[in-house]
Amino acid sequence: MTHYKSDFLNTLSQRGYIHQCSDFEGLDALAAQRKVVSYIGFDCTAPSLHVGSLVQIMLLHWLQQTGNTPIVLMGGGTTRVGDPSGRDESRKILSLEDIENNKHGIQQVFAKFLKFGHGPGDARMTDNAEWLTRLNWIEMLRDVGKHFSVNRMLAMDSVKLRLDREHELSFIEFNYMVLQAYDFVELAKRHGTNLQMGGSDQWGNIVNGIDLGRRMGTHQLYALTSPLITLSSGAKMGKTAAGAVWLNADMRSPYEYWQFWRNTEDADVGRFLKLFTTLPLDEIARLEKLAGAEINEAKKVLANEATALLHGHAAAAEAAETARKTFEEGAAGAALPTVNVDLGAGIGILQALVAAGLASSNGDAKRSIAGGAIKVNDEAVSNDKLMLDKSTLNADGAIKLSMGKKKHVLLKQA
RNA sequence: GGGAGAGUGUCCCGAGUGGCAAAGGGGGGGGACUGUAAAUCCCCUGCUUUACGGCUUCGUAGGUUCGAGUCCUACCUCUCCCA
Repeated sequence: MTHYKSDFLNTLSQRGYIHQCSDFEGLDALAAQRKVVSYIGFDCTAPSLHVGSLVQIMLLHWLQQTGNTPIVLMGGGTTRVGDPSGRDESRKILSLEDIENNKHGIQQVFAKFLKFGHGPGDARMTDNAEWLTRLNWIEMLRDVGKHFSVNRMLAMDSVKLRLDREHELSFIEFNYMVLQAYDFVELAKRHGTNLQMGGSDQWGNIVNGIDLGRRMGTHQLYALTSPLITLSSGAKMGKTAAGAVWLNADMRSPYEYWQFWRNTEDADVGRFLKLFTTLPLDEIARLEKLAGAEINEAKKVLANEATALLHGHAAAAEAAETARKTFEEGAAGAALPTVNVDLGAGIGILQALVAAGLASSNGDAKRSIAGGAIKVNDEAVSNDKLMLDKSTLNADGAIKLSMGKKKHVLLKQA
């Protein structure tokens, strides 16, 4: 493994965060003096970030831990345009209201990973709507547009993909890369930013920013990208049956988040420990050596650490305890998802399953029962007309509804 | 403006052509085997208070027909070629 002078690059490289860099030596020299001011942009396309953005968040985290300055850029402006990278369909254009709401949802999560403030080394947050929405079209064309070669833009992957597949690329999207490049330059001027990081799909956009900076006379800018994290099975990370693994607790509870990590594939455990926890590398090396059933211990550590980073130690411990009770004792832990229903009049099993979110319709619920997937208080159900009422409550005052081995929901009297 | 083509099960890709709740994949869920893993095998993957019943689905709206995803008309959206 390459040795760098800076803690920053050493840490990143040892933990597997580096995919490409525009100039390792130059960046290393800056980082060794703790003079890196780096930003990552997050577009406001959803009310919460999901685990797919976690690598980027961790990049900022390590940047700060190694003495440099992170900047979180909210894409309040760029989201109005829509990044075409890696998509063969246009994003739908979001309303300004949605963007604003999404932004508020996304912002919260950064405080868990970064220390914000106004002192040296403290993280800042800014929003590119601040400058992008004030741009004047003609000025923009003269000052910035003249530096962009359409020939080159057409050759960029994000554009080429659309053209090759004969999918539409609207002019608004075509401009995204110009805005992102401009952001980099603007941040260089405003905050002395000298590095932009991002996922490997952002490489082209970031390098454009470096070019623009040179032409517009900023200090030297750098690019660093992280690899796209896929599961060993090849699937994209962060999508499960129930949708994306959101980071905000109101969209995905700490228990469910813990479960996500607990269910990591064997082959991914070591890599994920490095990327998504802050455990020391020698400790990770030890955990990685566990084989066979013992690797479950490593998965628990991964789940605990990753959950603690996001939701705090208390929530992680509660999730772990609930998992232990539920899976190792077969009981029901307190942090299981809970749904309140009126049991006074009784409720049919089908409706109960739908209410609990374990089935999308009565028909779906019926199929699950026919397939032997459903248990009530750990007893298999074969009758889809079963009624649940207060007499079904177990000793803890709840009805434990299970679908398969992993999904459990507690029903309680409303 | 002229010409050619496309839009299918609301997760995706895709066959289909007068009898269709509509082939096949992928993805997803469940079961078996396990270690809350992977791989493998099996089942399921439109709604509906039983259903060989009813209803809703193939871009939208009409029409022909006993019957339309399939034929006709208009419209919408997208792609390509020419201007």
